[in-house]
Amino acid sequence: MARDNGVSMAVVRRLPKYYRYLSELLEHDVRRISSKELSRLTSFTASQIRQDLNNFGGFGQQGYGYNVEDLKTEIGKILGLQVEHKVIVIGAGNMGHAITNFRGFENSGFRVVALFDKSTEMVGTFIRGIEVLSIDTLEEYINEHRVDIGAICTPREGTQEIADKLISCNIKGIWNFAPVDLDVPEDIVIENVHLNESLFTLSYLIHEKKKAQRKGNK
Amino acid sequence: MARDNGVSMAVVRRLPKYYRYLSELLEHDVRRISSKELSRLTSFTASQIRQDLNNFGGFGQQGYGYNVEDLKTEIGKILGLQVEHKVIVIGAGNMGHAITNFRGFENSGFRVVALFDKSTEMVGTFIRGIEVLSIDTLEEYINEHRVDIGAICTPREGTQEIADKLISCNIKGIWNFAPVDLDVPEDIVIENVHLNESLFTLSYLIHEKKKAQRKGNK
DNA sequence: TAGATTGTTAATCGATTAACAATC
DNA sequence: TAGATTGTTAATCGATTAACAATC
Repeated sequence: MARDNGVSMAVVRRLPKYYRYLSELLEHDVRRISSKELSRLTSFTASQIRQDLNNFGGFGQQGYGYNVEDLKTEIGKILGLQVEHKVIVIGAGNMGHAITNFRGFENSGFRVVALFDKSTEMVGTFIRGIEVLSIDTLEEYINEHRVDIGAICTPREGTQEIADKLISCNIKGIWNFAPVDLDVPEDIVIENVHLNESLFTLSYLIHEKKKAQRKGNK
Repeated sequence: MARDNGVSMAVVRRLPKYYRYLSELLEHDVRRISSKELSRLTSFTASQIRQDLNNFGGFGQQGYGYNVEDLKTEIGKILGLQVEHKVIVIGAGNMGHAITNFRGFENSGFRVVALFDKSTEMVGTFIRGIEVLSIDTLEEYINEHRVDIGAICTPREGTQEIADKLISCNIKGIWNFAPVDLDVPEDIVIENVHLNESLFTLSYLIHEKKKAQRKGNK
């Protein structure tokens, strides 16, 4: 997974966690934090935290640490959270509902602007005040409105076709919840949430632990 | 993230993907596959695939490759999918609904046996034929029934308290959807699905790509 | 000034890739 | 047997950790 600029994906995937803890600190009116304290919260090492942040600039101050508010703002900028993201949700089933109501969109500039479904029963209903539109009007909609992100919440069948439509309409990013690896051109960003893989990993770890405990009891 | 036995988490997290592709191959009546072909499907290198599998045993045959059905069975065993997992869902909101109806449970031995919610309006309703019980009866339920996995689908507030209850009742694993890092003892396995982190990573990548394209156009 | 903590270089560790002998 | 492909060792690459000079 090569990155365009020099920053590795390992670093990038830690940024949201920094952002989350900085937000919480700010909520509790904490003004400054050292890499050592952040280490305790995040369980990344202090050294790693300083390395990570210095990929993007020197946000700290020797002898003091980091200003929580400033650092949060900076990481927010790095994550692209200063601009609004318009999101459409494809598939108005259970997962589509959950994503449409996703609390994490709040206060981060994400906004669900439309939902799509192929079921004639769903079309015309409202979720969180947003009307469910027919999947047949997907391309028409994107071409007439700005859309940044498409969240695919459909069953695995036909997922690639939907992705292809999104791509043809120049969507920028796809948040994919279907258990499929989508084939997308280089300039489209795709982020998978493969719940089955997460669940199976959990299952693996449970059984590993059980085995280890049996061994330990001998 | 140290593992008990020698297998690294990097390897473990690739296993479900192997399992998924082997299942698909089997559905299409493909009998054998080489590491080279699996590489094309998964986009892991053939060398990596052979290394990964050999952490658990020599499942292949020189000059032939791997038997799809056998390999699927073996990886299923490694993932612990040969035994049934009883799952309870805590939080009967949108995400709780989505998880209860999660298709990935099917054919993998996972079964949602109960749902819990604190809202008196939800309690007594049915989701997929499963009654929503009061959160107050959570411990009572677990002590009277076997439960393997607790899926936490509540808002972030109070998540740790729910985890503590699950732990006190000797649950084995927690599938956590709340944007919180739970504090759990060593013998409990926790798997987080942090959608906010996934979303923010997507946002980062979109903006990186945009920047790279601006640069390219100069 | 003395103490604290960053930014950054160097050392270590772990994961991935390459290569090839073994063997079906 | 010849060809294919694994299992496995060695080489490379990348990420994490340690150390410390710079400096607030």
